[in-house]
Amino acid sequence: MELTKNFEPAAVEAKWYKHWLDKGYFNSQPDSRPAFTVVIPPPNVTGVLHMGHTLNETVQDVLVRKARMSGFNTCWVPGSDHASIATEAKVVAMLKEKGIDKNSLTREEFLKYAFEWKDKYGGIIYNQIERLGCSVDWNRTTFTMDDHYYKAVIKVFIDLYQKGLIYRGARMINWDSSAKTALSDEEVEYKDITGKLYYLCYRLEDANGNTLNAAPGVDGIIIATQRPETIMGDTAVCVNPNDERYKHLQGAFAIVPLINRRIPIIFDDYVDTAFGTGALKVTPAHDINDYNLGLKHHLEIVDTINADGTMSPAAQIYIGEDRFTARKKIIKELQEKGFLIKEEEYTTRLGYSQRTGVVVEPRISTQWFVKMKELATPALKAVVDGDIKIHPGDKFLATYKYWLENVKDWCISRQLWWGQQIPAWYDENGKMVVAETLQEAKEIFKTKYAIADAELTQDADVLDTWFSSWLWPIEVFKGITQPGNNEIKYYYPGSVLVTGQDIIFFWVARMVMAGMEYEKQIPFKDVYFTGMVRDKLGRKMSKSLGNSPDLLELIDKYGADAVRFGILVSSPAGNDLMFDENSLEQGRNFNNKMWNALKLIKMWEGRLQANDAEQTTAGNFAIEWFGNRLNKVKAEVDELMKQFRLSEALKTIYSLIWDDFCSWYLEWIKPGIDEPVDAGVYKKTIQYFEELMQLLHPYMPFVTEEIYHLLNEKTGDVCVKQFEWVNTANETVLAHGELLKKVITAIRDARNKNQLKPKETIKLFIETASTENYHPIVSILNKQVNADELVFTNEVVNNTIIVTVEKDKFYLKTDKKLDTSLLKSDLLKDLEHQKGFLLSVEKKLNNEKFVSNAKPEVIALERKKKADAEARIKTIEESLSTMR
RNA sequence: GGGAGCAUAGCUCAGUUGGUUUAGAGCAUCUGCCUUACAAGCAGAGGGUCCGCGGUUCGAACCCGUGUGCUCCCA
Repeated sequence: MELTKNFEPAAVEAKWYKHWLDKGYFNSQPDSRPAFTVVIPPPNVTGVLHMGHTLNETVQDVLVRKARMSGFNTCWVPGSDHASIATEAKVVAMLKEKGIDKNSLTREEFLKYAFEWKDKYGGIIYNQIERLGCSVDWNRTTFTMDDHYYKAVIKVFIDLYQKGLIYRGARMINWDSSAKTALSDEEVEYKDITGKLYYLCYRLEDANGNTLNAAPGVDGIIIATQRPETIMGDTAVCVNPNDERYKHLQGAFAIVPLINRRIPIIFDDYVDTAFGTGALKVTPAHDINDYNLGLKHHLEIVDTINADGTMSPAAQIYIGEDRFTARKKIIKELQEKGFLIKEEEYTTRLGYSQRTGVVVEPRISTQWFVKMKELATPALKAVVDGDIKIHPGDKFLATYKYWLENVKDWCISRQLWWGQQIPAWYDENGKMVVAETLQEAKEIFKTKYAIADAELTQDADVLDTWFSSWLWPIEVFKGITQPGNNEIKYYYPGSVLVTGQDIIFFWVARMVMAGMEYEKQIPFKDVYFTGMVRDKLGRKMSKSLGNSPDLLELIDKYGADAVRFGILVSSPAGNDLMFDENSLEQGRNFNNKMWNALKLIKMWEGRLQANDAEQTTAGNFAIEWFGNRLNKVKAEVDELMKQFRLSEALKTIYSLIWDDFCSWYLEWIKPGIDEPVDAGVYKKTIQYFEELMQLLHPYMPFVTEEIYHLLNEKTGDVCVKQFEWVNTANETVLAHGELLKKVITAIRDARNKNQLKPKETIKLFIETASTENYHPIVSILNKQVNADELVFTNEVVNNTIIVTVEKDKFYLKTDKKLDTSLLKSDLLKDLEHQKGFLLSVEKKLNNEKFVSNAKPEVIALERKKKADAEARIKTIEESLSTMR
């Protein structure tokens, strides 16, 4: 068969993915083998996979494939989550384009559109996961709005409510005025901004209505605020009781500008006397601290902002205008009427909605909350006790701990339709019960309130998406809806969770809570956090910057294996990675390198010389060396992977294949043109190549499967070939190999520097005290440095190029005229280095404290260093003396 | 404001309880090669005040302190 010039990924990828699926390799059923369970962090149905997902899915696939090849029954569950806010926003926008207003639809009609939308776009990410080669069990694909999943979420809500861990109440929450819904604390992102501090003057009067001054010459009291549009919600002005400036204002009142509301001056040491003017306007409806202050001092709450961010009737002025527009107009009016004293630049932090990007408005609202303290305790213990191990190291342990130790109640209700509707039922008087169905709710009304046949309406709100995602490791195996079923028993707890460090609170910590609550067990044994993917300039990849490449385009351009290689090779465990297409190119080149090695070996197929295999390979140094090298590196790779150091493991395999196998081994066994190929050597080489493909397969599944099959006729696939970790490596053979490489390189360097063409032969003399080290390797050495004659010698050979390696000397005899100046300067440089080194070693050995304190083996080592350096110096000096 | 982390070659990073050499790898760079698997390649080479300062130690890239710069998390 004719092999193409370069490896062509496209056809190969489609072929093998289909083959693996046809064989059912990725499907799992409980059996007698140990389970290796991974649940995919469900991407949003709204999106496409970005580079962060790509890294994530690749890491998981590497771990899963390795486990599949190591005797485990692997089960990798794919799926997606419904992303309440984001999806609803997209569906609303889609409807708007069609000229449909969401408010004109019933909830059922809207959900029908939403599911249609999900079916249309949700498939995109699954296609990408497939193209990347991920070995997920497609039969298990789960969506957080599937029927059973929906039921599970409702069941958990009811259960937690009955346990007293869920409650409903009016609290200050984070409000997204674009999505018109509450958000949890975690969904707010804070950004530093430069704002302005406005100094406003409030007129003062005493209880009888007589005008007062805060200070001589000041007409009223001056407060500083960042949000002048909220003054209409002011219900007090607060000062510190210890502030001498304001002590006389006991019992006084301030008059809110523009609307002339009379509000009390209150005293509380919460107020920082040094900030602004030391006088704080209190707006309980629009600031969390003011809210708390209001509760303490029993202040009235005036909510001046509507759900959509416009001014409410309670504001009295600018009703219906957006709060930011109103701010501008109010500033202007305050200025015109003389209430604005001055403006100041001010750096502050503002909260933005993670989903819609709008400024989050603190708002008092009745919402549902989960009490977190009780759930957090076991979740914290699981990690602190080491039941769950976080990788890499304990880098994120502190973050995890801090959050759980300081956790606040979780606001889980969202004023949306896309999601699990809260199973709470109300009668017209506001009496409420929690039940799965209307029927049950009516029953409970009967028993609880003695109201028969109540007219009930269900709570209109849905639950936070994370309130469904936190059940993911359990409910993908139906552990909530069918507790104790065979699958949950077999697959739970999962083996490893791979995810981004950015959702440690949103998801990881909450999954541990749910796992401890419902399975009484951790949900996974290891958590591996990947870093953030950044662009070359170190910027986080984002849609708005447009710096995230399209995954499918990258796969089309470089091939899936190259993409996987590129992203993993530049991704040290847990660190952020600077994504650069350069590394994908490296992956593509690697594919070609292996492809060409395959071509080379296939060329030999026609000229095999049948010998007895055992006999011919027994004394073959190249074969013996590579076999040992392979075993050694396999063990290293296994160890690295156990430590989740995937990037290093991949680099190790890369070097084994490119350098050891292609650059050294294949060159060593390569026959001359038209020379026959030893059948035993050929067979062994195929076997080595197969093992290399197996070792690399978890990282680059397509090219390895393709080459594995092209090497020879076979029935099995490398995808499920089980690893054998057997032989230990023979260090003597490996040392001989290193010596051989070193000598070849040194002689090639000398040839280069003397401008000897590769084709020009030399006569090689070796002067060494240990010829036994050379006996196994001389024939290869001979060939690799293009020597037509090789002899051992005990004396200097004149008129030659002298090369030194450690204590040994090599004389290269050639017909060409020699220019030894370069070699000589190299030798002098080396001599200087060696002498400096010797000095440092001698200094140590002459130091009495070192000799008396250091461990004996350390001293022995230093002695050996000294001897080696001395011998090396002698060799170099001798060589130099013959060069004159 | 509180906390965590990082700083090693032009770039991205290794460097295991302090001693295997005066610090390694990949990429990039330079030199020479169209050598019949591969120019998306081959054979070589150069490149570092291990962020600054101070300390502990016989010995520090590694431990301690301090300064500087960057990143992230939390309020």
